Amino acid sequence: MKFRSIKGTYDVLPNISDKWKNVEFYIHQYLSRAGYSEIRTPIFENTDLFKRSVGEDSDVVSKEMYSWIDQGGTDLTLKPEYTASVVRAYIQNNLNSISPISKLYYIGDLFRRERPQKGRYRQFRQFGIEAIGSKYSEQDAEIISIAWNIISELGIQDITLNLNSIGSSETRKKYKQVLIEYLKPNFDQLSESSKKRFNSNPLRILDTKNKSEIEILKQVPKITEYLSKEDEVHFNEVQQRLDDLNIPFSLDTNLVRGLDYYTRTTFEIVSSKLGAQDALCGGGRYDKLVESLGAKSTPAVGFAAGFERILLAMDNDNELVEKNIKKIYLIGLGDKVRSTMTKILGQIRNEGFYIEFDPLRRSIKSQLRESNKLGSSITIILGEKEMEEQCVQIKDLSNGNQQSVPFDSIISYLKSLK
RNA sequence: GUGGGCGUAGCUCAGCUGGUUAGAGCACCUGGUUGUGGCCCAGGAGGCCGUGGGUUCAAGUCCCAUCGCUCACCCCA
Repeated sequence: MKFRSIKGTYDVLPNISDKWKNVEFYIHQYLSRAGYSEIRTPIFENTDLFKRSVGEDSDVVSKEMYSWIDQGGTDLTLKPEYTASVVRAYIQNNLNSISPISKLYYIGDLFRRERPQKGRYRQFRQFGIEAIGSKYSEQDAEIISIAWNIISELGIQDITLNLNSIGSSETRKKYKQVLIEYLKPNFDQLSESSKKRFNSNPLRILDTKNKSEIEILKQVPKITEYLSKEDEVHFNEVQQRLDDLNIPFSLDTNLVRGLDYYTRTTFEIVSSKLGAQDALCGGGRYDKLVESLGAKSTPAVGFAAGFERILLAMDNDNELVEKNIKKIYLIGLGDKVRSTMTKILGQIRNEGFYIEFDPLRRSIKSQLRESNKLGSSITIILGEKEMEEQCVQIKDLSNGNQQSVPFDSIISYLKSLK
């Protein structure tokens, strides 16, 4: 085969595109009801935007971005994540002047050049929300509860919410020293990547999956013990609000998100039904990001969730599928009926019915088989006999009953069936 | 970037220790009904057995290389 889709990309074929559509429809609906408005930003941005926000040392920026220099010499990158782009749009369009709180959501495609595996692709789809403007715990809890509720209401079971606070930057500065002191005696036993992070970003060593490192980290002091007074109050309030909302969570003091901009609250929702890539959703608070992108300091919190993983975790029989549509199939037989058939098709379709016809001029047998295969409930037959009598045969496929209906009462007859 | 598994019909897969014209189920098409679906029956179409090389009288089967897919490491949604 000469051409294939690029590694890590895939085609959404007709047999599952409805499922995608339904999930997206549900998300739009849920978030609108919660007072969030959709924002769409360009699929590519200046490369520096991501370097500045996500962090130059992060894996995403250092080795996974699709970047190129365009003909004008500008360094561009396909979005590897959405938050930086949303915050850029927020600043550029002065959304803070419209309201002190911006509640935004997005659905879109992102790109990272990683080795694909189950639940991970090079072009992948996320939805997420960003609430920019509030520093209070109710906002954290709402974000988390929305993620939790959407995922569970899509019928995904066996999910766990992991929660942590990594404090303010001052807290982390203090804790980093503690961590470095703790790890120093074991430095030689750390993995290559952890050794590199030892100086640049020791916090990231915490969420290692390396068994010997997990062993080393068993007695590690918890970051939550080093939270400042304010951080601690905030974290306790977030937990209280989650209790208020009946959202179950478990504390995971090693949960450190991989993107540099997080502060205080971090969380993720994982599913036991997926493989190694088990995070359906990840997010947290990022109080310093707006400021670091050049605007007035503004607190914010949000999450991002992966569509592919959600669809993988969903049971195949999704209840969101639209049912009880009365499908009509129009059969035309012979050259003499073409014009009339086309007119009838147009009239019925304009009345809002779900109707299609056979564009292959096949035999009546083939067309009826097709009609049956498509799950039509009604088939309309127009042949030369009917032309002479100025009528059509309307057949109920569920019981085989057939009735002759004059041209001018087709619509009213169909309506009477509803 | 590293490692494991797998590449045979559109899909899911058989093909035993190498042995003649490579199979099944599903899906597709046609017919069984001069114009009536499903179920059933009959028939049909569809394969450089991923690609290249090697061993052999003989390769889908063994060896090497290569490409692709997939899972995992790393990291993330």
